[in-house]
Order: sequence, then structure tokens, then C-alpha cells
Amino acid sequence: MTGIYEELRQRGFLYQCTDEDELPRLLEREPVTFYVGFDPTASSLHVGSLVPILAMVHMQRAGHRPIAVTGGGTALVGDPSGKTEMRQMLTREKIRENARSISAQLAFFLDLDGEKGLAVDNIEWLEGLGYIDFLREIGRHFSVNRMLAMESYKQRLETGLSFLEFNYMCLQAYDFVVLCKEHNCVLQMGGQDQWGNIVAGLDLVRRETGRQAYGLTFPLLTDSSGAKLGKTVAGAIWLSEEGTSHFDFYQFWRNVDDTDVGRFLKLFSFLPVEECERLGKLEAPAINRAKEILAYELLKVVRGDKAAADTYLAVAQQYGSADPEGHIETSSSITALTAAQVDNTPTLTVSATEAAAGIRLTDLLVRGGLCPSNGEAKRMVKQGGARVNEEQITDIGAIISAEVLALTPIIKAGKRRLFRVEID
RNA sequence: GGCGGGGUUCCCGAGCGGUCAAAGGGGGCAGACUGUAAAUCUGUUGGCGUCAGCCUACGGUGGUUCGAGCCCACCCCCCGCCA
Repeated sequence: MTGIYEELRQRGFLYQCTDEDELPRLLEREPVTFYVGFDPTASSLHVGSLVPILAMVHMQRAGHRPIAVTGGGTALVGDPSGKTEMRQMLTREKIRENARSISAQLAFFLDLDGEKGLAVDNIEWLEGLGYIDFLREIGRHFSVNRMLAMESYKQRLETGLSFLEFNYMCLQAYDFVVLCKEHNCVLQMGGQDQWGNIVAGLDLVRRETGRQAYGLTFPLLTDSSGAKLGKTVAGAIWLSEEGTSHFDFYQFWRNVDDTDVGRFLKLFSFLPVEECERLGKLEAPAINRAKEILAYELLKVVRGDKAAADTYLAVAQQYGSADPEGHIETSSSITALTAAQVDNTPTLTVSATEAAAGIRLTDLLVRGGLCPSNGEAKRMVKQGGARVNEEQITDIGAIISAEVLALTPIIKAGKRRLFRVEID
């Protein structure tokens, strides 16, 4: 059996490690308590956080103990690492609220009940810090000269960096010390932009406790065009269902670039590495099966088995399946799903009275959430992007009659987005 | 605190006082081609409206003008140099 470190490496989770020789050995030798920090800057995590989350899941499965730290304290300061400019300051209430919901989301992926893992918020120990005490005990270990030379500040030294943000690194380093003392935590993991903060943390741990700690970073997740994954104009792809519907979440992964399939399967599914690689290398139309598997497995991990099955079947019903005969081999449970009649298509319900009068197509597009405004709906129709039960309609004034509505028609905007209209 | 340079639509960025909802690029969306992919080409990209009309936008507030992103005053914020 391969070790967890090797497993993570093969799956593409590793970017940098502070000690490539010793850490793998430590991980094989004993259960290690490690931590990953999450910024409560939004009320939900988005797909960008999947890399750290899945890394934690793999680690926990291998017997190690994760600490999910929400940065309710550090978010009051704001991490300047890798950012071009200072982020909008959030209110304390908002941060607390965000921290709570993020913490709850993490508990969906990980066992954080205390024994096998735990969840903490660094506000717990940061809030009560006295300024003078902190400067004398912690501040004295930091060299401003060295901090200024760090990569994470480089960009900000050009555009501007406030003293507030400059302190961020010290606080995060202090987190590590606290976690090490209280919970015996000796490993911190994070995105590659966290390297500077993590290294500062290990240094401080050594100075304060004399213990050897480790750090490990994940690669920044980008799609093949180099753009950060999961941010679209419509907004990020969220992990929560309120933020992004099952259907949209599925479609997002179903439409990734061919060249990303294998990489994403390795990172986000629990299918064997060799299988991920084989699926990612499929040619021409067969690659679409790999994308279905990717979307299905992702949805399974993030939203659960039922959501994944229902959504896959609903989409298959609309678009067909890429491999109906089952020629492509996979260990994914997707193979068990065939021709069921579950329908998870997004649905817009309209009242019987308005249906009787007929409803304008543009109104339906807006109400169904496919277009943000009336103007955009008209544009969509005019350009031929709108379809009602596969029939293209280009008249912007078109009214969908009561007879058509009675058929619970599928309204489409473009090829990928759609919903069904039902009469109440 | 002093001097200088800036704040424009999702982002970058252009913008003679009228013809500016605002050039150009990026991104997005749609169409064609495809494989619900990529590349390419085309169209489109503030809101409302029974489309040739109205409303809201060019950091904020007032002002000058028949008329102001475009001129003036004050204020706020950002950047650079100096203290």
C-alpha cells in the first residue's frame, strides 16, 4: 500500500513541502495532527476550496487528525498574500456568521467532532491578545527586513500595503503556535500563496516551543486557460446548494476542458489514480463519458449520493448519455444508474390563472433564472438562443400559450441551461 | 503634513462642453462549426418599455452653462516622492 504522502503527490495535491524527506516518514509512523485555515470572507466555500478540503479528507481517511480553522480573527485583519489590493473590510457580525456556516460546511466532508478531528475559530485566541504582550512575545521574533523580502508581500509593496495587513503573517504564525501547544498540531497545509505564512508559522513554532513543525502547499487550481477555477461572471461556483444548484454544479464540471479531465478526476474523485488517468486520456467522443463521471463523482462528494444520481439522470434524460452501452470501464457507481425516471430538472412553477392567459417567453426566461434582466432575455431570444421544447423561438414578443404550458415544457437558453415550467 | 499623479460602465482602458449609454481590448452570453469540449468566425454586452421613448450611470456634494465624465469649488479615497 502506498503512503498517504505518495497518494497526495500522485493525485496532484502537492506543490511545495518544507521537508520532503522527513514529513512522508512521519506520516507513516504515527497519526499526525494538522491544520488548514479557511477565510470566512463569504458565507459559503466555493470550488476553489475543494483542493484543501479533499486533501484533508484523504489525510483523515489515512488516520491523521485534521483541524479546520476558520479565520474569524484573522479575517478582521485580511490576508494580503497574493492579492493585488486590500479587500473590503467586513463587519465583525458578518465574519462571525460566515465562519459559522463555513465551519458547518466543512463538517459535511470531515469528521470534526473532536476525537478524529476538530473545528476551531482563531477568534478564540486572537481576540483577547494584548497589543503590548503580543509585540513583546511574538513580534520580537519577526524580522521586518525578512518580511519585506517575501514573495507574498512583493506585489503589495508595489501597489500599497497597510500596516494592518502587514501584521497578518504574524497572527497566522501565532495560530500555529497555539494549535501546536494546545492540540499537538505539527503540520499546516494551505494554498501555494500561503507558503510565506506557513513558513513563518513553523519558524515561530520552533522558537516558541522548540518543536519541529512542517508545512505543505497545494497548487493554485486553474483551468487550462490559466484562469482561476470556478469564478464566472455570474459569480463563483459555490459548494452550497443555495449558491449553485445541483444542476448548475453538474454542468460546470460536465463542461470542463478536455485537457483538465484527468487532473480534476485525480484531485476531486476517490477513483483510483490509474483509472483517473485512463479516463482523462480517452479520445474524441469517449472523453465525454469521463466528463460525466467527473461531474457525477464531484456532485457525489459535495452534495451527496442522491443529489448526484438524480442530477445525472435528469441531465441524461435531456441530453442523452455519452456511453449508453456501458463500453467504457469505470469503478464509479455511475454505472448502476440507468434509465431511471427520477427528474431533477430545475423547475419554475406558475399559477394556473396566469398560465391560462399565456406567458411571455422573455418573462419566463427571467423568472426561470436563465436571464438576469428583461433586456437580456430579449437579446437571448432575438439571437436564437431560446428554445421551448426544442423549438427555436426568435420573436421577442412571443407568448407561450396555455396549451403549450400544459405540456410542462422545457425552456432552454443556449445549449446548457434549461428549466421546466409546471403549472401549480 | 508638503508637492505631484489619479478615481470612467463586470475588469483594463480611451474620452475636443453638445452628435456619450460613452472608443478599444479582456471577460461574459448567444449563433455557426462541433463532442453540452477547444480553436475559429459572426453577433451581442446598463435598466425599463407595446424598441425609434424614458430612466440610471462616469468617486461625493454643490456650482458655472441652454447643455458637463469633460469647466470651477469643496470634500472623500488611491498611488508616488518628500517629511
